[in-house]
Amino acid sequence: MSLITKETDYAARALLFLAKQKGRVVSSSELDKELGVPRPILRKVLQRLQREGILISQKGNRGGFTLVKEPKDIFLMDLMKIFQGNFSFLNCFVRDKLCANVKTCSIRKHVYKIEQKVVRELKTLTIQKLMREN
Amino acid sequence: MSLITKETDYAARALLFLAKQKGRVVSSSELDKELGVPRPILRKVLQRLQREGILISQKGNRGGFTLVKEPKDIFLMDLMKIFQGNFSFLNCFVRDKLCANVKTCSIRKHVYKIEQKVVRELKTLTIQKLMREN
DNA sequence: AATGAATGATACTATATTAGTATCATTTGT
DNA sequence: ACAAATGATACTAATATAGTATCATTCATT
Ligand code: FES
Ligand code: FES
Repeated sequence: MSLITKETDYAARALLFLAKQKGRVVSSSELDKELGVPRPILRKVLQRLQREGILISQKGNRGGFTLVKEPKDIFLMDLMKIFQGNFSFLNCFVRDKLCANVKTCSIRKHVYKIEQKVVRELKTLTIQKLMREN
Repeated sequence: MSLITKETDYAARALLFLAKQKGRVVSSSELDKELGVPRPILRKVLQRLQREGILISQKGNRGGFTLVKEPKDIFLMDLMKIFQGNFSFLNCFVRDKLCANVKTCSIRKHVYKIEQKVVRELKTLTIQKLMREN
């Protein structure tokens, strides 16, 4: 079980690096060398970040990616949403109707409480924070 | 992404029910009706709980399962270990060597901190607690 | 204008995890 | 003897994650 999947992690790492470059255009091949992430998947991730408006891209020779959103405004939670979708810590009652009474199910209640705490923490984590406390 | 898988959830639900039966022998078919969990998988789960020493079983006609461990001594965390193995919130650096410097990787550090909080919470959750606060 | 280095879009394969099923031997109360 | 139960084990299916491949398009450089 993992909270952060590789794509999210790759994205965070790439953004961290880009944030340090202050607007320089960086190609995926440079990032590849820098991060050691398999190139094709790195490209996939970068393309997605571009579509999401976090990076802007420049096509053609000498092209690449630039960070366009402020590091302080990029939350790890956002990246997780993008690459992992909305998450819920508990699935049991979603697909089926297992909770005899969803409203009173204590497992659900407790796990949900933990989930909320995690979300709260994730919502404080920005790329900027990750940079600072490196 | 889910913190608690179905098997863990089924186990918790089964144990909750058994805890309320105070030592009565309950067959998997009764539990099946009670919980609405697919029978074969419920059996698998119960058998596992038996092997783990949480239940004892009685074979043969009128056989079934009885809770043998105290509800206050059964932690949700234990069930997760049994059915999900040890978990870690972050995989990136495990298989590969992506963290340029594992010791200083801030992503790792932060996620680990969150993970520890979750573990701490899970370690307070017992079947007894789940019963009480239903 | 040609070239090559880059991204965009998309579809595909592989691997791992989770979920669920099936089978048959063994036990035991009636 | 029989039916109702578990033990053990192996199997299939579904889903999620990870990674690859392809081809069209763009554009600085020459
Ligand atoms: S029974 Fe699974 S969450 Fe309520
Ligand atoms: S780079 Fe992924 S955890 Fe350090």
